[in-house]
Amino acid sequence: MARPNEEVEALLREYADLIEITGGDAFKARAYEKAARAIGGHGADVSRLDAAALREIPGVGKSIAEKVTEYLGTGHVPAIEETRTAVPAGVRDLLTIPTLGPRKAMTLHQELGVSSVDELVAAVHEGRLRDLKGFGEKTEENILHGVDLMQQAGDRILLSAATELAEETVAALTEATGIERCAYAGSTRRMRETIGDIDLLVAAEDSAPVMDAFVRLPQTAETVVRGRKKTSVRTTRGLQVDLRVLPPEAWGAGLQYFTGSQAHNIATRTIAGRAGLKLSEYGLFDAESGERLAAATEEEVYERLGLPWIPPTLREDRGEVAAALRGELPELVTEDDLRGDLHTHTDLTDGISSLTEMVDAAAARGYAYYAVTDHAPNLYMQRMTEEKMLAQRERVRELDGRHRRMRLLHGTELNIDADGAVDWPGEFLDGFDVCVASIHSHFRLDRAAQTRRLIRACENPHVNVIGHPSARKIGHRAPIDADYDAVFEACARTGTALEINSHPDRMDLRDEQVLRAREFGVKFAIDSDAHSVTHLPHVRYGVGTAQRGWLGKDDVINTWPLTRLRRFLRKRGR
DNA sequence: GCCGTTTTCGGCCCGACTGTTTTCAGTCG
Repeated sequence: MARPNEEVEALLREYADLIEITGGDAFKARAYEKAARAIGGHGADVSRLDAAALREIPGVGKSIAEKVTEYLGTGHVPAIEETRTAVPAGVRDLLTIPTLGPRKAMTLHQELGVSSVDELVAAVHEGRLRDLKGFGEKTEENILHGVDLMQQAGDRILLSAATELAEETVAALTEATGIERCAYAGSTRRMRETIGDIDLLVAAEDSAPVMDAFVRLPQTAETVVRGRKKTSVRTTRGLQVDLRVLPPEAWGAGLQYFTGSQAHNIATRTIAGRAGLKLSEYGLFDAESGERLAAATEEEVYERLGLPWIPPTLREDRGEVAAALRGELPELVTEDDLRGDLHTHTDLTDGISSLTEMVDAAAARGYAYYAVTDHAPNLYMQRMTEEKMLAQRERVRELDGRHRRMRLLHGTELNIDADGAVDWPGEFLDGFDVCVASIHSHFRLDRAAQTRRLIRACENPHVNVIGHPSARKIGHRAPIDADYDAVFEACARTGTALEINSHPDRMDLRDEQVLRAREFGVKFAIDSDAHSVTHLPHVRYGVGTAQRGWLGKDDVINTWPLTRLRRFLRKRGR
């Protein structure tokens, strides 16, 4: 079950989409959209708020507060359900295709009777879009490309959603059965950016009560298979969750086996085989005598193989076993190492939380420093001005004394234009403590042009961090095409850090790129890109990516003490 | 539908880009 705030957010977003598709008042749709965002990013649990408290959330008025109360009380909102009957669910799915918005979706539905993504693809192949006004060859191409992008993400879900579901299920199972050991394994534990299904492990002598509790959890929609050792269910959101029950004495071997990856397991089994041992989910055995040599903990299994414990985020057969054998595993950066966040927004631009709310939430995380980096003016919708920025800076300086242990940095997120230039003249940029520069437009330039603009941004003496360097959105927008080796070289040469953006649908840079960039001696910043207080904890996913890229603490500038960080932020030539 | 008043209506994020047009609609950030 999702958090109530997220559930309500999804409901209001759906209504906003439905209003747009049916050609309703665009401002009304935007009002719902805005309220959805505000509730999704609201710090307090909305299910505990009464109508009056709901109305204190910006963007929530009488009507929306009533609908939310109604929904939380009864699970139904007649007004929304009524609109729902007018638009098949598949039509709304069309909006998830990039370049397809509400107008085109409705045209497709009304003129061609298209009511699902599959039907749309079929209609394109049958050439049925040709006759529609406003649809041409390029539109067809864009639709097919968009669908392709979505299908590459496939049925996989984002790491954040998988982690939340896995943690909730572990907690619910533990509470329901009183079992001692329950954990999630698989790609969620390895922190891959998307997850196909969730693997849960339980140590218990008697599996029946655990299986019973599992199939009765509220998030279980249907049971796929049910056995003594393994049960699989599909959740209300269509995700498969596998539960394996192991004898307690085999916990470590089971955890090791089900965490994978498959390639890592092959590598460890090969080592076992060479040593006359046999490794399975039940333990590490002597191949000849069948005697069990290790099984209770992962550490013990690895140790008996002659290896140190290998962190799950490294278990991808990317050389971790060889490194472990040489005793050269990296000491990975952890979430606790982070001393601050260098890319965050407030409601001065497109954030939801106010400056003080963000600052207080950052201080509560124990940060030693915190940068506020609202959007610069070339992202026109944000209507940023020098005056607003200077006023914010004044406010940031005032607030700097608010939390004794945390210093505030005033920064901005600049826009890298097609030529690699950024907003504002150098004299104005001089006034910032930190500048992130990101690509927000011109995603389709060719490789040479993208490479050039990124390198030019690195060479700008004011740019400290390249934000979300590939500009991809998982399942939605392909990464830009650039010669990243050349970009990494430029970063290392100019003292520009690359961001590991932790926003769950960005996860940018991605792990392989981090691994590669590290070889060039690049430094990184693990940032939340938070637009709300609830986004600050997303850095855990960025840390996962950093670990998958083999980064240690020293590679990440926001683990450094402030004095060292400040030195880095004063780039050469500035 | 929300908000903030010059309190009960009138404005609400607005400019760029794309692909379709032949002067602009739709989508995006």
